Amino acid sequence: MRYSEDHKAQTRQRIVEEAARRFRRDGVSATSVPTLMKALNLTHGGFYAHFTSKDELVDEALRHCATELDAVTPTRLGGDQPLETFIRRYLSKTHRADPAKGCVFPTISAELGRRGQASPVTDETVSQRLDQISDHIDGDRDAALVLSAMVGALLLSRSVVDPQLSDRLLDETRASLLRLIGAERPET
Amino acid sequence: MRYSEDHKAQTRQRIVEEAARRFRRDGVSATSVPTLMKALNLTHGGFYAHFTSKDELVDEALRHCATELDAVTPTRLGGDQPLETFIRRYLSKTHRADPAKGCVFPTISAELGRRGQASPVTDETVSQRLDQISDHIDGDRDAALVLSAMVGALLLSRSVVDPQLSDRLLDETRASLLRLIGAERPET
DNA sequence: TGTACATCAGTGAACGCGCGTTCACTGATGTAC
DNA sequence: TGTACATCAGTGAACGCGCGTTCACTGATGTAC
Repeated sequence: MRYSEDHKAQTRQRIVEEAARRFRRDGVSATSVPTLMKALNLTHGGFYAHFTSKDELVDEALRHCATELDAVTPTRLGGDQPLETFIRRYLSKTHRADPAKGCVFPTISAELGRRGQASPVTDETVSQRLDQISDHIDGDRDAALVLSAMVGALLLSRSVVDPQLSDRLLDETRASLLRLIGAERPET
Repeated sequence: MRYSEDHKAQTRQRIVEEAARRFRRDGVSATSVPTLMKALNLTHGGFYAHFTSKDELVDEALRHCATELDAVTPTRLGGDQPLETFIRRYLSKTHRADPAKGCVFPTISAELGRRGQASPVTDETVSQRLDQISDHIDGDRDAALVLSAMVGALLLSRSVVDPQLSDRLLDETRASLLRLIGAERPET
């Protein structure tokens, strides 16, 4: 079957988006090509009309994660969004509940760090985030602390079983960070 | 072959220790039973004389990671060790370079968070770390921030390819944390 | 002390399974006439 | 406009592989006599 002009590009995009979701939700190695394609009502063989290997998809999906802007659980700072809002959204229960739509770092960084040579996507993204935070903070010395704390707190809050402990990690880290950047009202 | 009294217990211990190392270095799912046993000069079949399943080993190995005290890259606060020393060691290049001997959280938390029901080991360990940090800090409100930042910084510093960026994450986070807890001299 | 036997940690072939990838194929649509 | 043909995104059986696990087995040592 021959398809309309941009049909192939559309399918490729659907694969990338579904992969970006699943890599964050289930992990890269736990997401198989056959399962991924089945989720899109395609068969696994067709995958290789779009990508030469699963590794190529991993790169592309990471790129997608890095560039996507999600209004609900933003993974980067928008130009007009104050740092306080960013921190509140990043360390929210919404973000914790839905890794598939959230920041890549807490979900697949460990896995990427182990790959032979990681894609430079991670480096770029980390640098960007640091710069964005620096721009919104006084003295800019604490950018790495802010980023690390957000990533660590989200990771730990998802690893823990007890909901109270999970909430505590999120709430205390958020409160400390807001205090640190000098945000006033400590509301939830 | 029949072996001396505690031979079996010793072998079991060797398996647990090697697994604890490899789970942190390579990840849980990337560590196979056959490979693990081969590393100990044993065959895979013998594994099931010690454990009923790989999952049982995962539990045991996590317990091992949680209780072990490592002088080089300590993952917990000793009674006499000041918080400053702990932070310096945790965010050191030595710790970054050797995940196999280091803290579990940056390496396999993401993987554990995805397992059906995670073992309660993680919860206990996180609680303990938080309490230990609280005991060594004024006001104790920042324990979650300190733990999260250490875990996040180590994770990110290992995920990144560029050595300069990796160092920056470690160094800046360390400096910020030491400033936060009121440690004087900002030496490396 | 010397012999016969029981034990059981460890062996290695074999199982069913899902993985990443290949490949001969199909068949609806776009193009040429 | 109608027909013949080329295209190529997607199909699904098949590949070799390593996984977690099972199981009949071996054989050095401890125990019984």
